[in-house]
Amino acid sequence: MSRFRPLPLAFYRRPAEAVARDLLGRYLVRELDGERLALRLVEVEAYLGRDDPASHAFRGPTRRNASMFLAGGHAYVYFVYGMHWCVNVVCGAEGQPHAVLLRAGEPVDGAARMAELRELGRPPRRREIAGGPARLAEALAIDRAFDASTLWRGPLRLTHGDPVADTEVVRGPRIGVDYAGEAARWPLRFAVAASPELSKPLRRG
DNA sequence: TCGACGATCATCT
DNA sequence: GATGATCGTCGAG
Repeated sequence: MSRFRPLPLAFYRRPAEAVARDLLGRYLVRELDGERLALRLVEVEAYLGRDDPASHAFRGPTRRNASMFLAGGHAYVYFVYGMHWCVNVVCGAEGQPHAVLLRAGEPVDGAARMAELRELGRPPRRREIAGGPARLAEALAIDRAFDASTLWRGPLRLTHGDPVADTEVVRGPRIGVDYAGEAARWPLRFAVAASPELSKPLRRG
């Protein structure tokens, strides 16, 4: 099935804003214990590296953000609030720390296993499986072990999926980056308008 | 349905 | 020593 063919390296070697838009509808695929878990990406955010006060790379390289400086096509996985993991797709050329935060996805394969991994202790509502960056990471059992991993091959991959038309895409300000001043309002959050599984509502405009 | 709040710790200053 | 690219719960409406 061509939907599960990995995206080519050239896909990632562009500025984060372009990659973010094109990631909508693609599949994030995780091989776990011989089972395929797949999410259709419906919400992402672009972070523009050294030019972006909201980016973890704004102040240059540190131990935490080192993988952002790898060539596009790697993962940047970080730990926040003492308990959550979040997954980014590194973009651009090596040394250009652009990245796209994966904020929400709809289960395509392995929804039951994802629900277990979320450990909610009750049947999850749809958006509770992967409707949020930390939920998405937990649903696919992604943690520090995937930081700096390759996304074009290996147990965590990005594949062609079902690309979405411009008419289905909405954009708006990024979530949770008020500390970044004016940059918090840059419209770098992209979502599939029709999806019921966004981390937060995002209206057209 | 919504807003407030606490949990919890690696990383950076 | 301060702080987060968050989430789940709780109480009010």
